[in-house]
Amino acid sequence: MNNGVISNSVIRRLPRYYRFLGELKLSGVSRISSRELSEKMGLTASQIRQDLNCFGGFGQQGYGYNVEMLQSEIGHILGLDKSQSMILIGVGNLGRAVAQHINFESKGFQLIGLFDCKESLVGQMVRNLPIRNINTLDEFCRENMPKTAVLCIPKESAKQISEQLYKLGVRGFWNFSHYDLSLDFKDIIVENMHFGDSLMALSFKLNNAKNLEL
Amino acid sequence: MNNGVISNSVIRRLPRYYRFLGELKLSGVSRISSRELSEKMGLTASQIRQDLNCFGGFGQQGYGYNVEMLQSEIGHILGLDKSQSMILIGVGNLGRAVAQHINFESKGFQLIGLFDCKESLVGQMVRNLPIRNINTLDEFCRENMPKTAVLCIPKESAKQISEQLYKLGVRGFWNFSHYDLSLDFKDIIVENMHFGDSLMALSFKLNNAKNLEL
DNA sequence: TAGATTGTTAATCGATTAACAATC
DNA sequence: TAGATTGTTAATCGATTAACAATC
Repeated sequence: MNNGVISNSVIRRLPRYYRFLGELKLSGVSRISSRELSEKMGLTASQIRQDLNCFGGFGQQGYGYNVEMLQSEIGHILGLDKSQSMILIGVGNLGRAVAQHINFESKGFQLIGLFDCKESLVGQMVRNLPIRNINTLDEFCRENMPKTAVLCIPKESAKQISEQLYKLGVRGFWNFSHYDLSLDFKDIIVENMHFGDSLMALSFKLNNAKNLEL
Repeated sequence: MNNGVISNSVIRRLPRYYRFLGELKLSGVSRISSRELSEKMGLTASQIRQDLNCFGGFGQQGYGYNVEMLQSEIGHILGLDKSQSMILIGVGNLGRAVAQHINFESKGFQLIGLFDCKESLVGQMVRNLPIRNINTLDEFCRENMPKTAVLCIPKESAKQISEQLYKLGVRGFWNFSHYDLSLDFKDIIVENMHFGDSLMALSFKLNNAKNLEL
């Protein structure tokens, strides 16, 4: 049980296990061994068994793992059966796409509010939610008490907005802005989606790949 | 020089160095020591010096690092001064937002083509580029030889499209689809932007955070 | 020169892999 | 029971941190 602390490496693999098990379930596979799964996922069997045993023994010696049961256990570990309320700040190109594209419900969240500072957007409906004026944020949060927020705002406004949200009790941030929130507050949880960083990493890898026929 | 191989951990930190140095430059800072930078970024000074020394000695004993020079060196290491041609497949909500939102030029790429299978989108202009019919993909690629592609398509079509692109010579993928490309081909470079995985990781962290006032 | 800070080697820490006894 | 595969401990590997001599 690693003293209750789960390493970041393990956390990042959990959603992938969940996805692969879901596909196996769909294709009618009901049991799988760590070795078979490792081949499908490009990992070692050892690693899979180590990862799972951070949370308990879900398998059976001589048999392997029950696909449906294991997927549902991992879903539970990830908290996908929760429904934490979440608001989204910044309904530009990106924010709109995130609001429309993401299945929040199946990931443990519920999107309950959209905010933007641009008057022309206020009142528009996106995914059955009205875009609200950012100056109604305090009021909305005091009423609805969301604990998590998606930030789709430019990095210039990220510091100010995140401070405001922090004061309103928001502690979980899904951060699409190129600003490092985690440096300002210690007691928050941040997941970064840094498009630019990812594209730069792709550039680096392309430029440094050996035996890549380009 | 680590035998020429740069670890993934280092690669992921490079864009962040680049960003921080850019901000320092903007705020008029011309020199910085590894210790100062480490405090700003929440790293150790040791780590910064180790990372940089994978690529050479950019500092000066007793002085530190020249901000502008170091940023430009890292930009060069990342290949941001390149201009690799890139196409984008799937101009739905997400693809459109990516096309409009990302500054490809400053990240070492040039977006030269947009493709979708939906007739109603074909011909529309996005970012001064016409959306092309996916059935003209072969022709376009044979003419323009892009080596990289952004995939903003549902996972159902990811396997087929990636095989087609691979045959056309594409070897770098910026992958927004929930499909694991790297399992099908060995000699490609993939950067994944898995929204769902990230949101699930956020869910896990929120549900497992101790001393988080929620 | 003296002080500061790098580049680099050595020590530590953590994550992955291998091995195997337990057990279905 | 025999075969298979887990759960778990031990060994290895790699990444981070600490230390310090080199040097500006």
